[in-house]
Amino acid sequence: MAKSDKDRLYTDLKRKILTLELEPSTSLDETTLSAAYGISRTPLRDVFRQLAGEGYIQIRDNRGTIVSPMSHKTMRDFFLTAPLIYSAIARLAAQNARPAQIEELRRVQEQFRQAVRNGAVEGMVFWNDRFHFVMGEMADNHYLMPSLQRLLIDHARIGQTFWRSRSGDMHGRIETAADQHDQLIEAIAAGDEETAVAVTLDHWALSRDHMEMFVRPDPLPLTIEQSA
Amino acid sequence: MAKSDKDRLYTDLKRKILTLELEPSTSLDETTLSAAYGISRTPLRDVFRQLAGEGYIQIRDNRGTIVSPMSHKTMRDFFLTAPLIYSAIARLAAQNARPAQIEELRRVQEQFRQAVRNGAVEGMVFWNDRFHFVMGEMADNHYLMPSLQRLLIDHARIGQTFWRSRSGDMHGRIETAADQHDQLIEAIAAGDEETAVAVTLDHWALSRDHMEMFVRPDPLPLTIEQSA
DNA sequence: TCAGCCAAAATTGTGTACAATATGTGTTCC
DNA sequence: GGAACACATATTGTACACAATTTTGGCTGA
Repeated sequence: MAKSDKDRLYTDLKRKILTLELEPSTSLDETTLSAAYGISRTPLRDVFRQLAGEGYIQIRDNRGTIVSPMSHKTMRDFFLTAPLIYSAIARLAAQNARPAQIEELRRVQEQFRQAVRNGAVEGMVFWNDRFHFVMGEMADNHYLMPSLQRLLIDHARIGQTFWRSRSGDMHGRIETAADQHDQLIEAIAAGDEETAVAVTLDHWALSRDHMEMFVRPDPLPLTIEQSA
Repeated sequence: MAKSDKDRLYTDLKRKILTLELEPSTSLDETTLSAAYGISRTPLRDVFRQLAGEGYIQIRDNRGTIVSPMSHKTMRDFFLTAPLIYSAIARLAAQNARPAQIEELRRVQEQFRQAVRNGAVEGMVFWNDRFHFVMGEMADNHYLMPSLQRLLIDHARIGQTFWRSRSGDMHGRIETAADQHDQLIEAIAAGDEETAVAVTLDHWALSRDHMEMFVRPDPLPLTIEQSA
């Protein structure tokens, strides 16, 4: 069962939006895209509606479609909401995860580790997103999933700076993040809710600190210094 | 600016699903519906995609569209998740509500009271839903809204029994619910987060108890008794 | 009787032409 | 020179015909 062009478009757009290859507020032209993927505008618009429902893009009546924008408010809401949802997901994942899902999570984590080894930023963004998405599936809660998905979209986009950064002990931080993934897998496999929640909050704090630094960077030095 | 047929279809379907006029798992026929509303299948499918994104219906590839089903698991997840989201929404609403929104909430509450006075079940379901939706708007949090919307869909559907019931002191309970709405408005207007959360949890407990009774009704009497 | 299969019917998915709406540009008039 | 209008252009929305897929009903053969 080969993937249809429609599926390719769907997957590609998602990836490009998560990796910022398509930046927030970029407008998406129906004609161009449908030509590029060899499908007509009708199924293309289906894909648009789907992605809009999941929060990746916004369709404005008679005024075209854009990649979901990011604003100061977006960030604020993000930092406000993520801990609540993430910890609920972690708890439920520990309660409900099924063996097959745990295997899936291990596989995803292996891909993530590999991306880290290769310094492949796109891969890190993608597989980290996927890791948390699979945790969402484990939680198996129809009501929380849509919130989680929207958080993950912006987590990938805001967190971009985390994975790309070359400064300081960034490599160490990425290693820490990867280790926390392993701890999460073990906590979930053991059905240990409290540990799962605790690690999740640590994991969150790690990327949050860096993301905040991006929003409010350290000021430029006041005096010129010799660089190492 | 007259509402288009497309908008009418959208609004009608939502209302019919919330009031159970369209029961869970009912299949929706594209041809019939598009004829009934005088639009072609293309915009109708747009509406379907939209409603699917909001959780009202489910589109299954090549296998038609159905009203979102309800199962035992749905209920379980619902009772598990609602307090978390509802209290977060209440807190944020108290923090962020704007005067115009508070006026809007009062107007909705007036409609709700009126439905209660008239014993209009559909009206109660509709305006109660609307009341909590407006609170969601006040909370103004892009990440929580989709979860709230899904909860509200099933709250309206499961809670149907609450408003319809004629037994016992149901009327008193409905009055209590309406009073709690007023308390919520005042707490929000005063920016009193803690009260807003507390009233929300009471409000929740009230309908929850009744909904649980519906799921697990009191057993039939073991002996035949003379009825009053 | 019933499982498996095939053809017919019904339903969903796609391509394309056309209609409606928004956007951009040039002209006119003050 | 600038605002406002009208027209031309580009883009989005809709209808409809046709293609693809699923479902149904009946048929055959064990």
